[in-house]
Parts: sequence; structure tokens; C-alpha cells
Amino acid sequence: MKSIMNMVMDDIDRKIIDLLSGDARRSLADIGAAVSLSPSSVNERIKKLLADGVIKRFTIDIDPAKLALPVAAFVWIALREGADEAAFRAFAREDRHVSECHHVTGAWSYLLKVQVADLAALERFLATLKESGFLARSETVIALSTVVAPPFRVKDT
Amino acid sequence: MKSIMNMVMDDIDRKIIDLLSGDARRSLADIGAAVSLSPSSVNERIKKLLADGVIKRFTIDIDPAKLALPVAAFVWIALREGADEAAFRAFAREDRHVSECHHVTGAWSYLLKVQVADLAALERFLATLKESGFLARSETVIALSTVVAPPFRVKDT
DNA sequence: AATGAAATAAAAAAGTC
DNA sequence: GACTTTTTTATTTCATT
Repeated sequence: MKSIMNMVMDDIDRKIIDLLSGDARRSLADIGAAVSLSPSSVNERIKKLLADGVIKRFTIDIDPAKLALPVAAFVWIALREGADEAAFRAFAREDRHVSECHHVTGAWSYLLKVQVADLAALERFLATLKESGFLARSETVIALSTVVAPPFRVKDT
Repeated sequence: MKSIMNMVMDDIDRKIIDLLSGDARRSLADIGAAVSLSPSSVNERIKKLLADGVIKRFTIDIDPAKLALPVAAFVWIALREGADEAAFRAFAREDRHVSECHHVTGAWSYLLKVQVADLAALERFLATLKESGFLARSETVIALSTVVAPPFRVKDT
């Protein structure tokens, strides 16, 4: 089976992932010292983790507030009967405000997480959503504060 | 005011952030070519963005499924009357399954996002939550599929 | 702030076990 | 797979504008 071919991950790989999660700029020598491996071996393992898609990319974790996007909100979506679900998904993928979009169990069909400049921007986002014609109804919950934040990065353009 | 002292960000900084978001291993020369700046100038700007906390860290984006954590779920939390909220927040910060925790508006007090190995692990997590004594009640919504995923990284240990 | 040149450090490649 | 050595590339520092 191709998808799991050569995908044996061991404790060293997991440790490398831990270390890179904390600081992706650590040198191969530094990581090697931590896992008792030569820099080249670490390099080979990282290349393999990338090739296997375990590591999706090297990126930066940004403070959204410092990028003038301090407001996070969750939007529950019930799609209108007969809505073009593929188009809705494309909208979620492309819209810069949407940082997460999940198809979910329960009373609603989708849950969006959006990251915006202020409540006015949130209101405009919701207006856009309504105008797009996907929705039967929606419900919005605002994050007053965040205790555990996922990494934030700007969407590809 | 100290918190905003020297925090003038321009279009070049934003472009550098865009480029690093897409691939944090791009060389300074490469980024410099994209923004018409020398490698040293790009280096100085990145250092400043780190010092200012705009860039929180260089990290990797992992595929949680390939780390054997394929199940994402959202847990709405109503805290029990008189619950130790600081202790609840500490729990959320420390528990490895909790990838997000937000204090939210609306009928519930908190929203957690958890990333687990399977439904059994989710059940165990919810049991732990209940045993901890923070909850009045909770409601769990499972992500059937994810259209837009935030970066995922392992929590600091 | 930005630059180029010099110095240092790191990563990638090649070849061996 | 992992190691060492060599080569190539990248980063950092620093004096100058």
C-alpha cells in the first residue's frame, strides 16, 4: 500500500518533531546532539518527514493581534437546502478571514473560525457570507480571550 | 508607551511575513530579491519582528493524522458554579490534547478544540474533564472533515 | 535603516561502512 | 540508515553611507 509505504516513525523522529515545533531554526548539529545522531542523519530524517507529509511545511507563528487581527470568532453554519457545498468549501479555503473550516456532527453543518480586525470587519464578513447564498442560518460566538492559541499564519495568496 | 514603541510595520515587513508563512526556510537572499532589499536588511527586519513579538516563533506545521492524532473535536464547556477558573485554564494549557481554548460569548463559557487518536481517546479526555470537577455540563462536536486547517504543532513539554 | 564585504556557521552532497 | 569529509550555501557581523 503506497500511502503508508516507508512510513515507520520512531521515537527519534518524534523527538525531532518536538524540537522543530519549539524552534524550527535549530541547527542540524544542535538537534543531532539532542538525539545522538550526526547532522547529516538528522537532515535525512527531516527530508523524509517532509517527503512523507508528516511535516507539511516550515512556517512562522504570528501574533494575530500584532498583525491588526485581534478578534477571533466562531461561526456555526447551516447550509441552505440545495446549496453548492463545493463552492462553499472553496469560499472557505479562499477567504482570508477564515482560519479554520470544519464539517461537523450535530445540529450545524460547518464550523468556521475567523480572525478579523474588529467587530465591524466581523459584521462585514457575516454580510458577505449571507450574500453568498450558501446559508440557511448561522450563529456567531466571539472569543473574549484565548487561553490556548493554535499557531497563526497568513493564508497563501 | 512602551508596548507600541518602535512598532511601525510597513508593507515590506508584511511581505516578509507572507513569504516566511509560506516557507520559513527561504534564504535571506531569496526574500531580499522579492522585496528589493539586501540579505542583511531582511535579517535585521526579521530580528525586529521577533523582538517585537510579531513573529512568535519559527515552527513546523505537522499533519496531525500522520502523528496518529486524526480526530479533531470541539468541546463546549459550562463551568460549574464556583469552579476554579484559573485551575481550569492551567489544565487547558497543560493538557496535550487541547490545541485551543477560548473564553467565549454566548451560552457556554469556554470552547476547547482537542486533537486525539480516536473516539476512545476522546471519551477518555471527556472523562478526565468530568472528573476534574470544573464542569457543570459540556457538549462535544466532532469534525468529520476539515476544509481549512490551522497549523498544528506539538505542545511544549 | 540599508548596504557590501568579510568572517563564521550551517546545510547539502558524495562516498564509505 | 548512519557516518565522515568535502563542497556549497547561508547567516552574521561590522564598518560605511
